[in-house]
Amino acid sequence: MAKRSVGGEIKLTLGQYLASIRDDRGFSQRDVEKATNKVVSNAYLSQIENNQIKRPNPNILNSLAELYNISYEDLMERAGYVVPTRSRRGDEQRHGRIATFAEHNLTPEEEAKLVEYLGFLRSKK
Amino acid sequence: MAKRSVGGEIKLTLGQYLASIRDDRGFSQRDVEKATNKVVSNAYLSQIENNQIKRPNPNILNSLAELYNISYEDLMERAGYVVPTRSRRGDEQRHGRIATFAEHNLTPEEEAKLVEYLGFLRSKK
DNA sequence: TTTGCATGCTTGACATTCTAAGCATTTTAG
DNA sequence: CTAAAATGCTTAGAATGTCAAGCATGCAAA
Repeated sequence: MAKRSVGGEIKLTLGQYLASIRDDRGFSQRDVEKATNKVVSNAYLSQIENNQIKRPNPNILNSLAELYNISYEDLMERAGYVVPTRSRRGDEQRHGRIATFAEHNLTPEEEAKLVEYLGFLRSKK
Repeated sequence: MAKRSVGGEIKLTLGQYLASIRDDRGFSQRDVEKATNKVVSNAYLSQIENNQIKRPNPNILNSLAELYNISYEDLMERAGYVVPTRSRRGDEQRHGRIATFAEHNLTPEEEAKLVEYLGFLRSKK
């Protein structure tokens, strides 16, 4: 069960946190399994809550976040993943060059062919 | 290099994308290993680029994103992870990724040839 | 040519995630 | 009370990620 540390400064483990939320929501582990369409099995959830899994797949964390209505980013952080920061997003564009194809709405197929063609262009020195 | 499926669909894989960026940056796989302080070994990078790894750990993707100066979120998405959404919303199934060629430091010549090639691709539709 | 090195790649070993199946205890129904 | 269901948990093993070591090729200098 979730350890109670209301207002405590000790950081909860990912497992403790998830268990406390589930408890609050009144879900059983099997409820979660069903609600997530087996994305999270009850057995696996038990392992997560008991800290036997260091880093569950982000997509699993996302399923739990949606079901519990909590922050996916927060879960990622608690699991030890670097979280994308909005403020820093897009820095890659600061090399000044205009994103030539940004407005072309390339389909993935076109994108692939163009990259292939660029590789060809550059390969012939 | 682009993978062709039976249906004729072509899509840039995570590996192809990462390889093309590394090529653009002029790094060898061992350069990356050194620059990331062994967070990404050359052997592993090779496997990633050859699509032998379905989902590299997000933290590895983040190291590559920082080294290449590209978007971590974009890499997460290409790797099949759900990306935290804080304000981006409502854009259904559009090809929501960052324009690939914003990252390739195209010369004007390359840009011209790619635009021409894109026109060719679209003309025969 | 030969030597040496840079580069990309492969392999074998190990670590971890994740699933399938089932166990132990408690709770609920009859 | 007993039987069944619910709940949390364990475990074996498959699947996958990751690394150290080494192989093969290409290339450039001697």
